[in-house]
Amino acid sequence: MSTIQDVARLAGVSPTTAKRALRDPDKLTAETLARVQAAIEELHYEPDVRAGSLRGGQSRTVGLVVASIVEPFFAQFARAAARHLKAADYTLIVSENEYSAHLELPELRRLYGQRVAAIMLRPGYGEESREYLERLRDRGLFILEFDYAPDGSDFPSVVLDHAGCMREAVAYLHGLGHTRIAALGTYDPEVHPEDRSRTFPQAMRDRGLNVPPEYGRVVLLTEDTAYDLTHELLALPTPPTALIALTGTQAIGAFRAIRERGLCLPGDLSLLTFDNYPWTALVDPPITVIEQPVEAMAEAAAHAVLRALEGGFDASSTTTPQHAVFPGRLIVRGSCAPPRVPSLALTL
Amino acid sequence: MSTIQDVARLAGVSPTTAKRALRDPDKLTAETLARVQAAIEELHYEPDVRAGSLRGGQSRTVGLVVASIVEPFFAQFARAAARHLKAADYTLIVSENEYSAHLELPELRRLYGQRVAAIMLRPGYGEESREYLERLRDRGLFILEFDYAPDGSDFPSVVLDHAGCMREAVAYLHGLGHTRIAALGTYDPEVHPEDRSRTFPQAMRDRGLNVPPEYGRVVLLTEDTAYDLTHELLALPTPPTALIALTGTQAIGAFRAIRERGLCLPGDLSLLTFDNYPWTALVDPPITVIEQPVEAMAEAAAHAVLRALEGGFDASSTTTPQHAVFPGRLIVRGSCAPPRVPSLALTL
DNA sequence: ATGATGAATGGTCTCGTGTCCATTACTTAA
DNA sequence: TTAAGTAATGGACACGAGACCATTCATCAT
Repeated sequence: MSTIQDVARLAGVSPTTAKRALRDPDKLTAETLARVQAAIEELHYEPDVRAGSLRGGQSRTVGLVVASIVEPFFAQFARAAARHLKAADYTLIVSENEYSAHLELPELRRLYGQRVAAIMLRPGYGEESREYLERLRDRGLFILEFDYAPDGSDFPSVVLDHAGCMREAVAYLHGLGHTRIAALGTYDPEVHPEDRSRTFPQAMRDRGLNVPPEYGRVVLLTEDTAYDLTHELLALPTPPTALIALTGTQAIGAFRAIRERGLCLPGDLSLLTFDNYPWTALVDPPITVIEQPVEAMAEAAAHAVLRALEGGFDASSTTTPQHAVFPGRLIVRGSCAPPRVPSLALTL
Repeated sequence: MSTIQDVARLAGVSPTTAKRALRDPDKLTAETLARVQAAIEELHYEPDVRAGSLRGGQSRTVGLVVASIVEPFFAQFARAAARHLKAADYTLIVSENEYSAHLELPELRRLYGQRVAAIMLRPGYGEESREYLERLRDRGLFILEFDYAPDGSDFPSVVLDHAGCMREAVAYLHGLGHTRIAALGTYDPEVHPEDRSRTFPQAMRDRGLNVPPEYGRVVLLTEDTAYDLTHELLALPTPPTALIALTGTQAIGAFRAIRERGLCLPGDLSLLTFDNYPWTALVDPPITVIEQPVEAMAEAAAHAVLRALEGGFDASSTTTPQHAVFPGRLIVRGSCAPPRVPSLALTL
């Protein structure tokens, strides 16, 4: 555990000089530089970033709070963001909130304990951590929200065009002839204030369609709830003819339930999901999906963080909007088709 | 950005007393305690863990190096390990090496720069980082390898019983009548010293089978290489009748290639893969897999770390072996069946 | 009344690095 | 020769918390 002091002693110079060999080597005589470098080599000295950052107040560290690292969307986001931040010599610390502001609060505390310079956050549902986030901002942390930006939040954000994607999904299904469409999750300001389910009813209205109240179910974005919900919806007297899964993980649960009920895609039912995960192209039929530009979103988020942290002059507002919205892409595969004729559907 | 000093000043006590309100409140008068707590509350004071750990040399931080965070096995491992470490108030810092010791070295450097107390490592292939790891151990870091332990490595490890699983896989396929079995990757001491492909030939020999040299291909554990390799193997004059994918990600590539060639599972070909990912049960036919006890392995790894870090008395050697090996579990689904009779197989 | 005991609190130093300013030696122009 | 300037180097301090020892004060037994 050698320090710069040890290096200095070995090289016969002062600690200040020794450190300059690392930070601005031009300032040193070639001879001195060589001596210090030899000492660094011999002791295998490597700076302790904690000590260095203690002074400035912030460490070269960025926190990333995702809902679930097991969800490939977030894993990809984490990977891409880490790559960009790493290039600027920042270290990413990842933690999970499981879509809950309640579980998020201790995670934020931990990150602040490490004095991260910024936090990239997929906000959990709830208000518990709102005040704390604002306090962090007041203390100079750059806070960025991604994937979901709560109503009224004024943090910069990077999100998918959820409303646009939902419109496109509904338009596509309606175009095929579907009118009884259900989303796997219903908006609820308290429990499930999620953007895709929030914008779904409006997307339906835009096409002159309405969502039967019995299709409404407030659920979290997990495989199991999607599984249960799909079973419930399909057991209804007038079941939907098309299902929209809000995440790739939900799609797994929905797919399982559909299989179990002995229904055929797309003959008996159409299924469309967000997230273009590899497996969606592998099942039979391959599933029609809305792909998110994950890499691009992560890059935008990382760059926003770097701009805020590095660039002193606030070019932020001119170069990139505070709230970046990315378009999704509908990839038509085989899981959607025109619905059965009404009379037949009723006999289900 | 308030410090313990600020708290002390506001409460009218010394910094030492103020801190005691957090660390051992019993030592304080009720009145003093209340005053300090009020000050902490008012200033929203939260300790800076960097400063605290500067003294002790190590931070309450553990590094985790995985091959790829997008691979669900590693994501699950990271999640479970983080949960256990969090309970003991450690923070996990995750980074990736993409199966390469070359890319791993800078990651280890970064982790050491943060003065992590321990590192849980899925070693990348190659020798580049070996020396560095040993130096880290000499400096007091606890190093643990998981998923793969290089030949001759004497770090504690937590791995799957790769050899046993391979034996079970081969035995199962052989029991169905297969003799021409290929693994999606061939052992190579330099490029691909991976345990599953390494133990595959021995598993074959144990059953009196041999691996034709033309089945040999040194590849990395990615979807694309598995895809290419599957195509190559199936284009052979005498193609294998059963394929073993070494990871869930490989299985995706293999499945794609099999589909593209218009082959039917399990009629034309049997497929078996490591990793029980959700999608493997969803495709048609559902894929027979070998499941890893990910949670248990992550827990074992995390506890080994905690024992090394916390427990001063070295109960480590008695309670748990230095090298923990976990059994896999064969889950038979629908992707394996007896092979076509030889005459038919030759006409492919 | 005195000394011992122990609880409550404070002072000081340390960790490893970065920043700022001081010092030295050496060069250049007047 | 001297003043000014510059390149190379060193010293002191700050950052925020923990560890350790010192101090104060009240209590109690002798």
